[in-house]
Amino acid sequence: MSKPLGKQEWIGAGLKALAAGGVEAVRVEKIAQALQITKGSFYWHFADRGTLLEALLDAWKARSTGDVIAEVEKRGGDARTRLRALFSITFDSDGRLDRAIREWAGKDALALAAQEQIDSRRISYVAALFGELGFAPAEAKARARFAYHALIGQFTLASRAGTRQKPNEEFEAIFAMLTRNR
Amino acid sequence: MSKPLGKQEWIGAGLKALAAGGVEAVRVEKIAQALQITKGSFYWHFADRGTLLEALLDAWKARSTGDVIAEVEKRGGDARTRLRALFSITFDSDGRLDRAIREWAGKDALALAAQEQIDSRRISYVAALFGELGFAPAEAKARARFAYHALIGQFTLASRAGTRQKPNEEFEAIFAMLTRNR
DNA sequence: TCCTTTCCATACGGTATCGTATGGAAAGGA
DNA sequence: TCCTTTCCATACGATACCGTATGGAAAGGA
Repeated sequence: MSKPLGKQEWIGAGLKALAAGGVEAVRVEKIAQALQITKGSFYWHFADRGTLLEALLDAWKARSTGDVIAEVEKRGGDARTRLRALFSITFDSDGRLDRAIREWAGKDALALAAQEQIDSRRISYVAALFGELGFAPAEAKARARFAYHALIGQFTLASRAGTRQKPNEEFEAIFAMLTRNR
Repeated sequence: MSKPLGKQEWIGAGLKALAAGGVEAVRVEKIAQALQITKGSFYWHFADRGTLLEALLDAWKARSTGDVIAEVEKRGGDARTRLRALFSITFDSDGRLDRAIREWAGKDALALAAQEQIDSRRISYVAALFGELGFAPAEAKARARFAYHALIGQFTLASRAGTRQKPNEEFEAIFAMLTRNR
């Protein structure tokens, strides 16, 4: 064997499958095939498919929260800049992983918990940014929810091949509308 | 036999399954079980599973467009009233069917086409309503897209058991924000 | 060298579905 | 009555996955 795989490789391939085809596409035999290895390896590292799914959720949570917000803060800039950075980082290139998790959350309690956790953190952070822009707490929170919902909706509607319609423009429009009448 | 079933019964049960568990849950043997009948009937009325799926898409399109907007217009009222009526009718009780289709659209070209068709019609209609409220065409369209995205986002985030958070309040907030600075 | 641990290949048994094949029952003519 | 059409039951063959069982190869001690 050239280099024995560990859980990480399986999780990585699992995330790819998840982003590409949703939870239903996360099949141990398929992933094994993608990794050019056999199930034998999988069941050595994981108890069963469910365990992999949990690991995928954890991996997503890890890469979707703390790190992201910290990274945004590190980059600095005004509220607008950070808001934009948040979304561009948070949603991976095309938002597929997020979509897949959201879809998954409709059927699984664990996924739902993970998603709600992430959503609420993001919204709180966005609310703080609006606060920095001069909005009163309640108004900031309302606008944050609004902005977040609109972004989610935009991704939900547009993030598929062939439909992509300049998400930046959409973002700018939303931002302009939400920061207008302070 | 008490009353031989037709395609309609299968489509109805199919829509239920679709709304409840997504495309993946639309299984001919499962639906047959729900209808308390056997596959024999299914394959008499339909060529295969794919044919049923197409029929489901058509059924959804039919109940999601023409009829809805016409119904809203029939009810009358001001723009705000109609806007509210549009969403309450358009999304069935909890928006599950819409969600399922949207999810499906991420993997299937036919579903994607159907969904885009419906979305664009709804957005155009909403834009018209904003126009009636006094916004210039471009602005009306922008706000319409915004409102629609936010609603979709809101449904996407909130339409699951346990998370329901007064969609009406959310709607009112969105509406208020979007009609404020004319 | 011999044993143990780590990691993976292979072969099985089991379930869920799909789509097909085939036969039968009910109902309506001819 | 006999034939035909409509609609459904049942049995099959085939595929995709799951999780288990078992054996072997590589590597590192002892």
